[in-house]
Amino acid sequence: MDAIDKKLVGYLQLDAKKTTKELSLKLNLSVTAVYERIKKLEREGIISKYVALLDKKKIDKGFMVICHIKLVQHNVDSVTTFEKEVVKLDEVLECFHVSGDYDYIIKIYVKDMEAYREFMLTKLTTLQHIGSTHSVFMIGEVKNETNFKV
Amino acid sequence: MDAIDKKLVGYLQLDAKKTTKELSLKLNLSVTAVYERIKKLEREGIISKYVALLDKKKIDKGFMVICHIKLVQHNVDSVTTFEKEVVKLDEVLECFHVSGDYDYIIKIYVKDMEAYREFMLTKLTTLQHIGSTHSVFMIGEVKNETNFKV
DNA sequence: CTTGAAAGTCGGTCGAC
DNA sequence: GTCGACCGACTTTCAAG
Repeated sequence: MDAIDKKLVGYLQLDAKKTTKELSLKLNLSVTAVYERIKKLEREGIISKYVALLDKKKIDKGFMVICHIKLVQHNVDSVTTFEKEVVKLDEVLECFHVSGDYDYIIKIYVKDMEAYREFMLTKLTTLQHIGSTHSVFMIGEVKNETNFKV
Repeated sequence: MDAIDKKLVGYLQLDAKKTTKELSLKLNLSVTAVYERIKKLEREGIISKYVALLDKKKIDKGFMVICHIKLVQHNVDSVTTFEKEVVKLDEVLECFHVSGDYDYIIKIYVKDMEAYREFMLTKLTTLQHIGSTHSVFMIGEVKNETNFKV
């Protein structure tokens, strides 16, 4: 990864549909050179995938909740079964095992508070080994990006 | 958004590079029909952008910290200046204004603990109006997706 | 919605430097 | 590493049913 590669992934993180021609102009390279660099980055797994991002509000997922979860126990069985079950939940886009006062932080996207209540009662609290949950509601999204400064 | 559109955005959220031909086979539609549907979804802003995702570890951003922040005051000036400054920080990919015991939750990606210490001292704690911070460190990534079930 | 055809562009491979 | 040229595959638009 030289300086050109860093610029390149910078552009692709913002717009994956940029053509090699457009990129070649921005980077002052030939299209082939850009092409080879992109393929190298894909081969090495630095670029892992290309995805479409949706407008959360327009698909009724504008209500975000961050939920802190404690397990009752912390043995391997509790942890693995909890993790296996939580990844299945469509409303949960992120789940991190963390240090501190609780064990997991999960990020939930639903339509509104009513949908969240429904999610809590029918899905989250039915998970095994859960000790306690603490919900933090999003009031406003200040920043939410997928692109790293590299 | 009918059932076909939902399937379509489902595919595109997983792989933005899928050709209209591939999609037409999966959806049992003509290439033209798929093309028109995608353009409509883009026009309506349901599909907001196409991006490349990177492997965090391979670009030295494998160390994630979630930081809870309290401001000293909660007037408009404190809030807006804090928000303006925090969005400028490259290490901060997400920042949410939240309800509860603290005001903001921010997600920070850096290389390691040393880099986080550096970030804390030289960037985060120099922000104006910050009252207190509480860092939660990621031990493991159980789930981290960008695609909604729609 | 469909098919088919057209035009232009792009991705991907090549040989050469 | 770089480049220009090539060709097949793609996107995009159109007409007609």
